[in-house]
Amino acid sequence: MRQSLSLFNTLTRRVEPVVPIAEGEISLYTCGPTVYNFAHIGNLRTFLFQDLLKRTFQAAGYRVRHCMNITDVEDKIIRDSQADLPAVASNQDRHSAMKALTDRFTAIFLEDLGTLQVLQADYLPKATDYIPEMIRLVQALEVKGLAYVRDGSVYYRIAGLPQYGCLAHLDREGMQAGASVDADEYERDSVTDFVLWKAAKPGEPSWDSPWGPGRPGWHIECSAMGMELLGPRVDIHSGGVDLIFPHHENEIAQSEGCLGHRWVNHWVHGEFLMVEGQKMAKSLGNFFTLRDLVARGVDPIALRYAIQSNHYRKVLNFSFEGLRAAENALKRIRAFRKRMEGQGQAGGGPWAEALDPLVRLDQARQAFWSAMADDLNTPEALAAIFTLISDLNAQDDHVALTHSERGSVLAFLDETDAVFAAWPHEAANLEAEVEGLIEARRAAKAGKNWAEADRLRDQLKAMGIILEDRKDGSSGWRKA
RNA sequence: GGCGCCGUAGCCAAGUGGUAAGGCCCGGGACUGCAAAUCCCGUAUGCAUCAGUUCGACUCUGAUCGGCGCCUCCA
Repeated sequence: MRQSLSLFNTLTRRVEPVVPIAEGEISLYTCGPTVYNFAHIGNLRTFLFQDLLKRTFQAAGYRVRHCMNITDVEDKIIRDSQADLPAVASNQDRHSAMKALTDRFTAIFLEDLGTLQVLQADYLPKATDYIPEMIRLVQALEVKGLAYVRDGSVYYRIAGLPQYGCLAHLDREGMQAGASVDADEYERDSVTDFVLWKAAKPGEPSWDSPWGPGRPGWHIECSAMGMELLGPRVDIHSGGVDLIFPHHENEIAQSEGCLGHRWVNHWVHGEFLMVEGQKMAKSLGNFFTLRDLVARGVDPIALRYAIQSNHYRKVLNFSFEGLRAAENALKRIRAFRKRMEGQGQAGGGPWAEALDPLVRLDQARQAFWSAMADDLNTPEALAAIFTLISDLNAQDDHVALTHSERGSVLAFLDETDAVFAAWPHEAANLEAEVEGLIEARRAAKAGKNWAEADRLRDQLKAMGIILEDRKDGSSGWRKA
């Protein structure tokens, strides 16, 4: 059973159903990182939002073909990687210096995503591996009269594309008012025209091209690699709100100028993140990378939860208080999962408010999916889970759920964890060790040897295990 | 100047023309060898302010105040 999902489309500024181009399959292009430094939590918010998007479609029954680019040639990369090279360095040396930097930060980036349980994309193309494709795209635009050459650089003539501005909802006059002249650029026909191919400047790594040595412009890689790997029509393309203009607007110009038809159906953008009410900035001392937070003892999954418990289209105010709230909320879900994985307590007898747990479960599942289907309304989806937890905890206190009912509840937790990736089933090998220590403590308690019982409890606590005694003398446990 | 967003309890945060989901924190109680977990009770006569439309608005309209984004590199 495939769930139909709707998303806010930046093109139309409306929440619209996502109708796959190919039955049951979603092609997804997400703008990836520029790899010259550690990703900060603002970057990470966007990647987490994209992961949620992808996981939601997967959990809803779609096959997702996901492409995320790695930008490994760009102004800042060149600046940082070439600084120590002599002016006479060869082009080959310049390329290896650049590659050394980008390889290092690509690896770090992917490691960070792994820490946050972000699923890896099916395609992770590096810009530098697609130079020929980019050159061909620029040539195609030239043939169509949409590009022109100036001093070895190639520019896009936006006057040739009527729909230019459709994504950012800008008209040309509005753009001219705010346009500033980049001292870096050569002469263009119009200040709003943008560069497709940059002629090489001294001290820069370059590639040969029909226009002489140079390097690709910023926007061209996404058009070239997106069309190459996902085809001429894409279901969803996403990124941070800051990419709407000019990056995505220019991508549309390049791709649609070349294809002659609509390229991407759904454009989806994630909002920014603030820190303690302020913009994140190194000068304010509120600039955090994942590694900064982990060094402070933050559970990466709590960060994941904190970010995903807010709606992706709202500015998120990151705070350590919020992180603590996230950790505690997660504890509640995980404790509930642990309880459902157990055998059930003795029970307090009949309960007037008792309702068939499977009915409650069904209500929760419906509420969860209708929230997620409505533009990824995660706060409401999580509320459905918490409501179920409260109801079933109360019920289980009175009349223990049956083994089969517990199994159904656990299936729902797995189903929702496939989306949120924050309350997985704990590994079995840890269980065996923990269960052994719990049995020893049970024996100590039976002999009223409280000191030994407490010692064992402390030992488990040191392992990150917290005990929960039950009425019948047995003990449950969960990770701290 | 142009385009757009936001303002709901101590904090975070859904929602909607019909009378305020959920989470965290906090207080009281139950349970427990002590804990932990869990349960029960309590915690916004009110959704920035002021007008208006309506039988009825937090939800629609207008204005005001406050915060923010884009138009330029940026997740």
